[in-house]
Amino acid sequence: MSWTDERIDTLKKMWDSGLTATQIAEELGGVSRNAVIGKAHRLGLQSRPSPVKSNEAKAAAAEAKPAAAAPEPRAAPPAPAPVVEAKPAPAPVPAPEKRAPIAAAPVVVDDEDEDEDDDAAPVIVDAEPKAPAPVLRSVGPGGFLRQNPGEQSAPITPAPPRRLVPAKPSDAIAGKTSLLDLNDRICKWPLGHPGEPDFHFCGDKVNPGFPYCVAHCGHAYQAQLPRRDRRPPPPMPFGGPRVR
DNA sequence: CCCTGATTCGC
DNA sequence: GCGAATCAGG
Repeated sequence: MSWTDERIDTLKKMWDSGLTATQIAEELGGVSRNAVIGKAHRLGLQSRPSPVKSNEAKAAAAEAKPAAAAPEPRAAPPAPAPVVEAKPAPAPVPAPEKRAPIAAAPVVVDDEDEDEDDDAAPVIVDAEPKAPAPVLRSVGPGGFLRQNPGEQSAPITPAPPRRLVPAKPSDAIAGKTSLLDLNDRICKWPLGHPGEPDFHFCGDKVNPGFPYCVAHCGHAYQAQLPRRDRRPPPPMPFGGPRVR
């Protein structure tokens, strides 16, 4: 199997979406996770929280000036520590599916509605900011705690009215959220298959602390319920396994 | 042990 | 350029 443009595109998108190399390899098929990682690095997709990468930033800082002749254990690359901490860069996006980080809490699923229109928690909030009352939260379909509207953002944040999706390289995804639009604040739930012309991401505002909006968090993080009458089709990111 | 990503190095 | 082998942290 070779790295066609489409496969490379899929790799980029999935890698940027925070999926693991193993998952990407499965989706692509015909390649090992090592191949995926190797390719990702060759593409310059580096970064991403890695378990075995803790120094470099620390080493560079700690060894910035010590008098003794710098031993330089390893061949220092031309670019001395790209300083990746230029931005806040808060939550690394966890992989959806496979080991949901949320423990299956035995909660009552209050809304069985289909997604999309239930983003508002059934909690009424006063228009006036009174004394900090005990925080009331509703529990999402998956057992995750929803954020109340007041917690969604800083109370006094001017919230600059920025276009979420400025310009699109292609007409097919005009108005859609492409990979280029992904950031820490918008839902990364993929719609369609990578490589296809209309592939895009949800693009809604994320449920703070999660990579997805509230609606898609409900899909991504599902509590283990009695198998009784659970929806048969568990929606999966990237439209599920590609039918080949 | 399992998982992860990073790196090396022969091809 | 590719990816198996290897390394190393969680």
